[in-house]
Amino acid sequence: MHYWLMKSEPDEFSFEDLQRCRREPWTGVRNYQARNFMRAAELGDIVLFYHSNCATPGIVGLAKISKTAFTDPTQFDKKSDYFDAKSKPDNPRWSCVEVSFLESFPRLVSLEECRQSPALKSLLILRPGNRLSVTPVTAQEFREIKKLGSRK
DNA sequence: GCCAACGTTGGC
DNA sequence: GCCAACGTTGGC
Repeated sequence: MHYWLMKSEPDEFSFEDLQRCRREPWTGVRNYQARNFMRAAELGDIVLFYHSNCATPGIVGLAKISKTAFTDPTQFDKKSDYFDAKSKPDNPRWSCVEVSFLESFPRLVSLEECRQSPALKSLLILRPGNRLSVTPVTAQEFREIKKLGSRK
């Protein structure tokens, strides 16, 4: 069992969007490290859903991995923003996973709040310049974030 | 909109 | 294989 933090810009795809459609293929990741994390994800792994590039960035709720890594079809779609001419169908470069809605936090756990919490000191998204859209989270970090998100 | 911190690209 | 130039991410 692993825990992952996945970023999404709410203008592109928000947690509310996931709540509405219940499940979504996590396509468009074009970074090798993030791709490798997705390939390591297992069925039932917990996903912390993070809103980036918005007024108050932070973790808004939980999802789970409902389908392990498979070929990201957008890399072969010429009309897609994520089209990759260098990726060959017989050796695809990019993978995606499917994530499913689990639960919405009663309150947002903001990035600022994570920074304040001693228990979250080592959280990868707090590292300067971290731009990975998929990062691993430890069980301890997960418990702390869940606690913060459940607090009234 | 600014800009720091990256990752990627491509010439050599 | 080095590294400068460039593009992107994402907080602020």
